[in-house]
Amino acid sequence: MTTSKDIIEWTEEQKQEMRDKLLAWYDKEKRLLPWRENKDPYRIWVSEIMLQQTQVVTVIPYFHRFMEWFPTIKDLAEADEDKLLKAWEGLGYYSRVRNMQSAAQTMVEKFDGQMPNNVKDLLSLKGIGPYTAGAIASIAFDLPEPAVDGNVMRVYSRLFCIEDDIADPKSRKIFEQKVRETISHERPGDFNQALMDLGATICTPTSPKIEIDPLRDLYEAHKQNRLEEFPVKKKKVKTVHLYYLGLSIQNKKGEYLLEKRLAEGLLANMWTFPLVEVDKKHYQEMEKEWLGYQEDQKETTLFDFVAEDSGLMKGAFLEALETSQSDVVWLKQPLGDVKHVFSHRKWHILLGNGFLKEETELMLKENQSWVDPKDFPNLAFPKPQQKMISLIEELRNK
DNA sequence: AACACGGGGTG
DNA sequence: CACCCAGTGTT
Repeated sequence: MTTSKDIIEWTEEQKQEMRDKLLAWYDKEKRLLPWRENKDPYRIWVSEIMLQQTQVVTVIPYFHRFMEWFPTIKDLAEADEDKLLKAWEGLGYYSRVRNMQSAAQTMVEKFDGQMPNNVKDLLSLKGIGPYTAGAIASIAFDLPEPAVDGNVMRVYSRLFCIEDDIADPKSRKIFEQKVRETISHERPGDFNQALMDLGATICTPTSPKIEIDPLRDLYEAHKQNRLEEFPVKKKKVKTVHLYYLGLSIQNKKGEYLLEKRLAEGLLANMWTFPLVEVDKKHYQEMEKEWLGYQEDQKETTLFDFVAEDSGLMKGAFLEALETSQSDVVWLKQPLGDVKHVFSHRKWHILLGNGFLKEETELMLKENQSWVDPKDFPNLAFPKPQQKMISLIEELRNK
């Protein structure tokens, strides 16, 4: 293990050479991005939160819409949560936008509705950690603060052969130290953004374009022919598999039964079709029956089919509707399956389609509603639920 | 220190 | 399909 003592030290001349080469490259190649049009701290903040774990091309349309919907910190502080989630729909890590609203409210209460202009106050805000505080401080306020993200760790680990595990939070300080030693005091914001652009486009994780890299002669890892050994990163944890039956249930008006998810945890407060968890064994049995059914494409309804066998899907429908009236739903057909990989788990969903026969005495749960599909665009659905909607629309178009 | 938290890309 | 990309908050 390399410790900070073992890491190569550059002379002042080498540091100056690195700054000059990096900034010259940035002046020529910098990407023209909407949040680079000016130094408005609010726009910088929004872009930096969106860019966490998310690529630039994905962020651009979200950024424009967000600034339209919430033009000021005050607008964000007062926004309706459903609209907030809709603004973030599909971006992932939805706590980011909830934390932003909390921070906006703090700014209205404590900072005169402005972004604070120093690292200490920035760090006191929800959702702003060491990286984002450094990014805002340097880009919006010209402070020579490090903003160490994955790109920066990749570039510096290759420059200095830093062998510390970048997944370990302890390592961040080593990289921050090296950035402090090298950062341009004249143009700290450009310096940090140049590092991130370089990591994103040239000094990439695989197949780095070393021949066109403005820092190509400075990488110690390259001198040692070990460029792609860096950065050092330990293995990620294995994903957990979860199995569900997904339920598309329509009433006579053509509305669908939807549920709002719990206020905490995965995909909090977002909308979903009812999901009933089943164990792997039952899921696989069901999947097998399902495929047999789809191959047949006979007159038989899934209701008949399931009723004769496990009754699992029917039971799930009854559970979702909180009723024991066994003839309340007529299961028309299977819609297909949806698979979705999260960072730490994988969902397997078999989606069934049912029609409600009687609805008068039916009690919905607190978090359930009948929703006209015309209103789907107004609700925030996570990706797996968007995939389910696609299956439903396929069926409607047949 | 370990885990929770989405979604996208490449080969 | 396997594999890569990773900041912040909570416990």
